[in-house]
Formats: sequence, structure tokens, C-alpha cells
Amino acid sequence: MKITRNTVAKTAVLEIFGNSTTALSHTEIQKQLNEVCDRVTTYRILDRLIQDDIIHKIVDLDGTVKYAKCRHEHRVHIHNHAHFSCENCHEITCLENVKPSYLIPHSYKVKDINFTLSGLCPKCSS
Amino acid sequence: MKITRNTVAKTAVLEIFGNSTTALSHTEIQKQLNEVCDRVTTYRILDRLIQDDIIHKIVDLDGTVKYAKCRHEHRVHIHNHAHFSCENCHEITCLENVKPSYLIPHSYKVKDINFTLSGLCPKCSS
DNA sequence: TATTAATTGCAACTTTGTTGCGTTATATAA
DNA sequence: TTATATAACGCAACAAAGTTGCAATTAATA
Repeated sequence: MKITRNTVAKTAVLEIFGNSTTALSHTEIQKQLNEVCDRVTTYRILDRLIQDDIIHKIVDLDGTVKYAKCRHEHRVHIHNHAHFSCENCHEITCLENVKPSYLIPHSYKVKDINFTLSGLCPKCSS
Repeated sequence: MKITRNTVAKTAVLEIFGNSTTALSHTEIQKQLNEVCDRVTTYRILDRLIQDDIIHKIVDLDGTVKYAKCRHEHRVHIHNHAHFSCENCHEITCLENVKPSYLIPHSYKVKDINFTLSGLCPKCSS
């Protein structure tokens, strides 16, 4: 596997994620980067961060693609946590502790689950 | 609300859905339509069918948008059923009977849930 | 400090979806 | 059956999101 280098742009992207509690879209990141690097470079940085398991990709119910930091508190990193998508402020937050239980026919070999809840987040419902 | 008319193109789209057990993308539908109508018209037909609650829109884990027939067996139509996305053949099927149970803090007002399982479908796992 | 390969910017392109507008066709009433 | 109002259509143009190739730059390490 290729070695990934630390560059100015990558550091800037990581800082943006460090300052955010919610998932961010490429466009939002690009705006915050404020000319630090090209649009294409940001896409490539995001790809690398995903490969390195530093962030993960989330597709919102409306198809919007966002990225969020991975939390590695537990030894094994679980990507299968739930996400909450606020229909008012459109913020996506990871619900690390919400895990659904379900029943499905044995003929389906389930490898991954994606569980996204939508409605109003704590901020928007009060 | 506007009255929707039955047109040649709409009928053709409905027939395509009738012949399919899985969800279809705009591109797949367009190919099957075989010059029956313009790309834009297909988008508009799909919009109308969604409004009329005849089909529903599904966003796959990778962001691919697909459409599937709504089943109205039960009096009340439930959009919140689970979907299965096969990582091999990329088909999406509705799992009408799979319903997850979960626990989430009261501060979140949940209105809708999206539950997508991925892995191998019965066809691809045998 | 020199070297190697990862990273970048830029231009060009693709895919997916949307909008405006003049024309066509459907449903309904005469 | 024919007239008519308007839903639906095709086409052109546009926009957003993402990808690719390539030459130039820069980070890691020898």
C-alpha cells in the first residue's frame, strides 16, 4: 500500500474535521479551505483519508455525500453505526451508540448495515 | 393538486416497473424505454409517479438513486421498509417485512427511518 | 543535500439532474 | 364528434458533482 504524506492541504482538511461535530460535504470543506488547494485535490485528500480509515463517507437520504471523522474509542472500528439527518438544518451526526436489531431471511448474506434516522435534531426540535 | 394524465411514455415506464422485481435507476429505465421519450421526460414521469405514490425513491449506499414500485397491500402505505443492496449485482430489493428496532435519545425527534442492508443477495450468495 | 515517488493544479470531460419555453397531445365539455 | 384548456413533451442550455491525464511541485528518507 502507498505511503500517504502529510501536506499543507491535508493538514488543513484534518483541522476542519477536528473543529466539526457533524459530517461535512466536499463543498462545505472546500469553502472552509479558502483557496488552500484545488477542488480536485480536496477530493483526492478525502479519498486518502477514507483509505486510511480516518474519515468515513455517508450518503444522506437525499443523496448528498458527506464525510465524518471516524471514532476509534473501541479497539475495533465499527462503521455500522447509525446516523441522524436533520430535515431542518441538514446536519448529519453520527449516533455511535444506536444499533438496530432486525430479522432477515437467511438467504441474504448481510455484511454491512446502513441505518439513517431523519427528523429534527436536538438543536432544531427545541 | 394537478391532475396527472396517462401518456404513452408514462404507460411504458409503468410497464417497465411491472416487469421488474428490483429497483431501477433513471439510466436503466431510459435504456429500456428505447427512444420512447426524452431523458428529461423520464425524469418528469418519475417525479409524477412519486407524487402519486406509485413508486418511491431509494438512495443506495454509494449514492446511486433508484426507483421502485410501492406495494399497497396494507391499507396504509409504509415507506419506511428496509432495502437490500447487493454488492455483487448491485440490485436493490425492498424488504417490506424487515423492520428494525432501536433506541435513541429523546432529544432527537425521529420522523423517518432509512434502513439499508448490504452484502450478497440470495441469487449471488448461492 | 539529493532523490524518488506522492501530491498538486489545471484543463477537459462525464454523469446526473434541472429549467425555460414553444409545441404537442390528453381529458373533458359542448 | 369536435373544440378547448392545460398537462406533458422535446430540445437546448445550464449546473453541480465527481473523475482523469499529465506535467510540475513537494514531502520523506537515504
